[in-house]
Amino acid sequence: MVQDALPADRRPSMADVAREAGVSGQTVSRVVNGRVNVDDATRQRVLDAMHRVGYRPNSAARALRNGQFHSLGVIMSTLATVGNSRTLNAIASAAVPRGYSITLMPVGHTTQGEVTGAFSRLNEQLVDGVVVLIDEHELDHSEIQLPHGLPVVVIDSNPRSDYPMVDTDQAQGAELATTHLLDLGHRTVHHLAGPRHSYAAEHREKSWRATLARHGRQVPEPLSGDWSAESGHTLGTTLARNPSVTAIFAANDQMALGLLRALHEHGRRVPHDISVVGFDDTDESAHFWPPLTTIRQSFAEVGRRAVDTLLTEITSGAHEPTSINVPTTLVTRSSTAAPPPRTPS
Amino acid sequence: MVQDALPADRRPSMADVAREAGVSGQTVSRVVNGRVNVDDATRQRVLDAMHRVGYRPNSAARALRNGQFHSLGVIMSTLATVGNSRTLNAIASAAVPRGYSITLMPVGHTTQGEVTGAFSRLNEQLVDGVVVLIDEHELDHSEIQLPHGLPVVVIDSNPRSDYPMVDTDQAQGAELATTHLLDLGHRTVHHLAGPRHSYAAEHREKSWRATLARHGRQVPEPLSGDWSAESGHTLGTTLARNPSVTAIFAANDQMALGLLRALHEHGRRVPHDISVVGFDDTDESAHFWPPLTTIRQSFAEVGRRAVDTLLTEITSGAHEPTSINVPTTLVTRSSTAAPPPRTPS
DNA sequence: CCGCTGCATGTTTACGTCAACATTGACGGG
DNA sequence: CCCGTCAATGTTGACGTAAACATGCAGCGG
Repeated sequence: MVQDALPADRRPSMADVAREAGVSGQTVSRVVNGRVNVDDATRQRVLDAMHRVGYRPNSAARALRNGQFHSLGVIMSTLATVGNSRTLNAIASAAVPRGYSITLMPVGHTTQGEVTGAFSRLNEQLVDGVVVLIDEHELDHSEIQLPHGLPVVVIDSNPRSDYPMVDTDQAQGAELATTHLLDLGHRTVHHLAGPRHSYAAEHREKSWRATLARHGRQVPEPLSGDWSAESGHTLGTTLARNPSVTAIFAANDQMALGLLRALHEHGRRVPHDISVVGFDDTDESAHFWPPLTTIRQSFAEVGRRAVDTLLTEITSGAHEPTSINVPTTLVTRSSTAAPPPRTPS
Repeated sequence: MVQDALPADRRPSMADVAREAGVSGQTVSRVVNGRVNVDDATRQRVLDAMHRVGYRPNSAARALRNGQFHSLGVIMSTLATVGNSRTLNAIASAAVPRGYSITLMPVGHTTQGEVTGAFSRLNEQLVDGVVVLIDEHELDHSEIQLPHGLPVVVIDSNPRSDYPMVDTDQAQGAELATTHLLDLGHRTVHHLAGPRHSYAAEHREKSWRATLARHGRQVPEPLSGDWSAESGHTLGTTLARNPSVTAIFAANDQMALGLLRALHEHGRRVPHDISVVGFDDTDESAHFWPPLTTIRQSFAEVGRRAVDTLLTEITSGAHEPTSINVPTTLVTRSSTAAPPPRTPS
């Protein structure tokens, strides 16, 4: 009972379904794509045949035919930071209901060559557009060879970019954090900054600086970490040893965690002796000890807006470098309080 | 100076390069794919032409032609847990150097319909194989309609699966944790378990139970959380109120964090009054307060092995349901110690 | 009952790439 | 100087799909 002479490992194609159902390939195509103008009986016959032969559309052919992959590339440096991970999640959640899947394109070290390489691979790699999630200055002065005509949206990066941008309002968030501490009565606020090559870190630091200046406060030298709890701990140790410090704004929650540990190790009580504010509002930060007051940024909103922007670009063809800022909110928990009464010297 | 009559927005194809270089399309193809038997002068001419017209290969056509996408799908329920996020990262890091990119396919709630839906979308979505990263029992008793002939590897799931599996050795890890606490002198170990529908959670719990039994200890009723710090805190509150508890094994670090908070809130000192062991060895857990003793699992190794297995399956066509277990190690930090001396009643 | 309308369905073709096969011409041994 | 060899390059066709166009047929107004 030989079925046919086909190589057994070939996936069934439209032609196979058509033969099985006794119709033309075109009719199968119409059924698959839900076109009208197909008789109900025929449609059912085709559906049955599809099921019987185990047909699934070949999207390579489909993509070739109509020039669309229904997939978005996300080019990112690392999944290790909570922020990137949550943003990616948000992008995926926004893209999937719109019928797009996500293709990851991680780049190790952000040297110019690597990013460009990733882009060309991405361009080969079946995507209709790209979300750039690389928060690095390097992207800036490189003459990055973006594939011509590939829609791009940038999250959290180069302020002088020619591409549409979506970002959390870093400046507003940092101001919120700093003002909160000032309002509590602290004379000034120290800053545990993010890495120097990060735009997000730069914006947060600048805004912290500006807020202090606006209130006429002294601006202490910030310490730069790398977003990791480890760096927060190392740098936090320095801060913990400085008795004049009463308030610290950490550039993210992970560094705040390391900072809290350093503070505990040196017997500085939080918030009694020192207040700490983080940035991100990680799921975990409510359970730090003490629970962390922090700036909540809406990763979901950023992801959604980025996908929306990109999809508009893709479908309309237009690409005006718009710029969207998503505001943050202050989440007050137990790591901040009024400063201790001044010890009379 | 009209160049030609092409629609301006069409991406240049091989034919365009061929025309520009004055060769046939086939020669361009040979150059692109680095074949030998091309004269150096010709090769250079083609390379120049490619650059001039901004040519980039169309991988839809390429994929259609040779039936390979050079992309792996990852179907996962959520990116929110640290474990999933790190595993994904590991998979991506393993796949990229081998010339494969990663296509994400998140599924919201793991109802059977949803997973199947995701699979069919995945199959449409230009992948050569799939890594299943759904740690749910539902996958089990569903007659999941896996696309026929699509290579699959499962991470961390169904023990009676027909697919190759790669997983952290949950049992060995849980035994390590439990034994460590017992060796410290604790009479028994309480367990903050993961969700009931999770295989990983189930394995850890079973092994914890078995280890206690083997030592002839009483097995207290475990409490089930959902991997989140929040659930660790809620359940931890119950544990904190129970004065007989001296040692707790939490099924992951996030829950351990919530647990630590609950213990602090109730004035139970860690490790003086109560010892805590986690599972995962998150980057953060070294900075919990106190720094967490935990079981380190090698996400990188799991990801690498999964990709290797899948790639073997893809290239060889074979698919024996192999099973790989990646061992864990105990990382001793400051959250464990000998139990407090028994108070004479 | 003729011819027009419009729906259901079939046929052709192009999308971009690359393997298989075909062609061309240079070179060298006999 | 003829022919075989081999390197460089060209030509054809197929992958699976879907748009554009073609066909056939039922129903209906006049």
